Amino acid sequence: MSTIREVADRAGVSVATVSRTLQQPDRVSPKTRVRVQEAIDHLGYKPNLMAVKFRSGKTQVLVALVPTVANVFFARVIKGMQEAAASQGYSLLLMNTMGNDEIERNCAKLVDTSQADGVIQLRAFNPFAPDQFQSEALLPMVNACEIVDDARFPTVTLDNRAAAKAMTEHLISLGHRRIAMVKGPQSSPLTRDRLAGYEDALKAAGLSIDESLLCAGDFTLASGYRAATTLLSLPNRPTAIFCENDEMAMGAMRKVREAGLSIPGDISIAGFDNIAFSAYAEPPLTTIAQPAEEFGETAVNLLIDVLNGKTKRAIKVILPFEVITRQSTGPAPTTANL
Amino acid sequence: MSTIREVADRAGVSVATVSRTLQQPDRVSPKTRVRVQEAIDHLGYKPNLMAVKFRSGKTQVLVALVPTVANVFFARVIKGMQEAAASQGYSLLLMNTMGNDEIERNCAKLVDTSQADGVIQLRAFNPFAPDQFQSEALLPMVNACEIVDDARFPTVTLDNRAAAKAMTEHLISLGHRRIAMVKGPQSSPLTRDRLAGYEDALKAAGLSIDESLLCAGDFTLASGYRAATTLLSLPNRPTAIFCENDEMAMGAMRKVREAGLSIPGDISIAGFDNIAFSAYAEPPLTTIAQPAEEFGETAVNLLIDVLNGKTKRAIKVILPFEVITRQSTGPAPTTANL
DNA sequence: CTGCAAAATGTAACCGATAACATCTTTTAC
DNA sequence: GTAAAAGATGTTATCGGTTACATTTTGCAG
Repeated sequence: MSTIREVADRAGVSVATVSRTLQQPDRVSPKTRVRVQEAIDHLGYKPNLMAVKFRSGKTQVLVALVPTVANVFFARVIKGMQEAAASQGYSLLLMNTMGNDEIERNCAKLVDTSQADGVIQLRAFNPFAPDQFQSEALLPMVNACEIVDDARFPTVTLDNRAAAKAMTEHLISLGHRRIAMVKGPQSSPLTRDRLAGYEDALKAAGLSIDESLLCAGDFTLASGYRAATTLLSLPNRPTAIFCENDEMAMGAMRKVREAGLSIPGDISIAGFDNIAFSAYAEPPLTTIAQPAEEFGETAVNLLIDVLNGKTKRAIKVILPFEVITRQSTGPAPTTANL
Repeated sequence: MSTIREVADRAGVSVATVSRTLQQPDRVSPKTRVRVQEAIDHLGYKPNLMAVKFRSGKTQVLVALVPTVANVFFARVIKGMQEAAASQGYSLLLMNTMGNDEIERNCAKLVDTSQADGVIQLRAFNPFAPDQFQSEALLPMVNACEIVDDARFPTVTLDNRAAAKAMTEHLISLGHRRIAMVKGPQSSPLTRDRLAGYEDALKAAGLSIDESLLCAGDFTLASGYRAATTLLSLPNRPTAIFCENDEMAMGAMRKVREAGLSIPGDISIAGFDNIAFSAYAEPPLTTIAQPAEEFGETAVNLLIDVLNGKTKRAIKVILPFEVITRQSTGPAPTTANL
C-alpha cells in the first residue's frame, strides 16, 4: 500500500501539495494537480483513513447496542440506523449484546478508547462507567425504543403506555372483559409501560385487574406459546390475549389453534410491533404499528447532533403509533363460554 | 482524554515504561508498576486504540456486506458473525447493501483505505475493483451463503442443489406430480442451484418440467403471496408449491388459505431456511434447515485465517442441510381434482 | 524593470501509541 | 571487590496523514 510520501516523490512535490490536491484542489495549480493525480493513479494510492481518523480524533463510527440482532423488529431499526449513518458518512458498528450489562459496558469502552464517536442504545441500560456519571455533559449516547430515565440522553421512543391503552380499549370495545396480557421480561421498562397502559384502559372501563391473566414472556415465539398454554388451562379462561409483541402473539395463536379454538371466534389475539409476518398470520394479526426504521434513523441523527454539539439539552422524541386492526380480534364470545 | 505522556509525567517515568506496564508488566519493577497504575487510575487514562490500530496497521474490524439486514435468515447469520468476531477480538461493521453493486464496491474500499481488515460477502458479487483481480493472492474476503465462483475466495455454502432435490423428492414421494416452484430473483445463484435441484428430482422421477409452474419471487412474503395467486389461477393448478425460502412459503400459504383451500389437503407447501416462524405457521411449514449462525461463524473464522495467512489456498466449506417435515406437506389429493 | 501582493509550494510539528536501541542500575559469581 | 550478566528505565524514530507557518514563485501595476 503506497503512502502519500511515495506519491509526493513520484510527482516531484511535497506531501503537503499532495494532501492539498486531495482536500482543496483549488489551492493547487492545475499543472501540479494533474501531475499529482497521475502519480496517485499510477501508484494506486489510497489514503490511509485510519491515519486521518487518528489525527482528527474523529472515528466516524457509531456503535449500536442491540439486544438481539436476530429479531424482526430490531432488524428494521438496524436498517434505519444503518441507512441514516451511511448517508451522513458514518459507519455502524453493530453489537449483539444479548442484553448483557457487562458486554454493553465493554462496548461503551469503544468510545472511551477512541474507537467510536458515540453509542446508540436500544435497551434501558446506561453502559457508561459510573464515574462518567458525575459530569453534567451529554454523554455521546442516544437511547431508542426501550428508554432509560436519564436526563443526559436524548431519547427516541413511542408512547407505549398510550399504545397499550389504545389496544386494550379496542378489545374492550369488542365486548371483552377477561383480557389477558402476555408481558415481556420483568426487567424491561417497555413491559412496565405497556402493562400500565393495559391497566389504564381496564380501570377506565371499570374492569378489575386479574393477576392470573398476566403472564410473563420474553418476546420469543416460544414464550408466547407457553403463555397461551397457561392461559388456556385456566378454569375461567380469557376471551382475549394481548401480547406485548407480535412474536409472542404468533406463538400464542399457534397454541390456540392447536387447542381447537377459533381466532377470533373463541379468543381474540393482539400483538405489538406490526412485523411483516403479522399480516400473513392465520388469521392476520391485529397489532400496533411502530415506525421501526424511523426509530433507528432518528436515533442516529440525534446522536450526530450531539457529537456536533448541535444539541445542548437532551431531547425526547416521541414517534407515533397506530392500531392496526386485522382479523385476529373480534367480538367477545357470548357468555355461554364464560 | 489523557494521554500516555500525561500518565508518564504524573508517575515520573517515561512513556515507554507506561506502555510496558500495560503490555508486559513483568518487564517493569513492582514499585514502578504500582506508581504507574496509580497515575493511570487517577487520570482515568484509557489508551487511544485508534493510535494503536493506526500504528499496527491492523484495524481488527471486519465488514459484513448484507443484502438486507431486515431478513430473518440473514439476522441469524449476522448473529453468528458477530459472536465469532467478538470472541476473536474483532468488531463487525455491518453494511446493509440492498444488493447494490455500487454500495458494495464502496464498502470494499474500507479495506483499501485501511479502515477494515477484511470483508464477508453474503451475496454473489465481488466488490473489489477489477485491477485488484490481477493478483493471484487471496483477497481479504470470504463469501458465504450465496457464493460467487471465484477461486480466490474461501466460501461457506450449502449444497443448495442437493437440498432442493431432497425437498422435491419428498414431495414426489407423497404422490405429487404437479409441483410448482417459487423462485428467488433471477440474478441469484441460489435460485439457479435450487431450481437445478428441483429439476434433478423431477427428471429422476421421470416427470417433465412445466414452465408454467415456475414463478419468480424476490424472497419476500408479498412475492410469495403473488406467486401463489398466479399459480392458483392456472387451469391445471399444482398440488404442491415449493418456495425457495420460508417467507415466500408463508406468503403463499396465506393466499392458499384465503382461497379456501386446505394445506396440505389440497395443496402442499414447502419452504427453505427453517426460520423461527415456520414452526408456528398454519400449518407448521415443511422446510430445509440451514445452520445460519454457523454460516456466519465459519465465514468469520475463515476470514481471520486468511488475514493471519493461515489459509494459503481458498477453501470451500459445505455445511449440512436437513429436511424438516412438518404439516404443510402431505399426500397429493386424489386425481378427482386434477 | 522593479516591487509587492497573491498564489503556489515546501518544511516540519503533530496526533498517541509502540519498540528498537541506548543507558543506567542491580544482581550474581568468582 | 569487581566484572559480567540481567534487569529496569529512558530516548527517540516511527506509523501516514494534516496543517500552521515559512518560503518561493507568479502576476500585475506602476
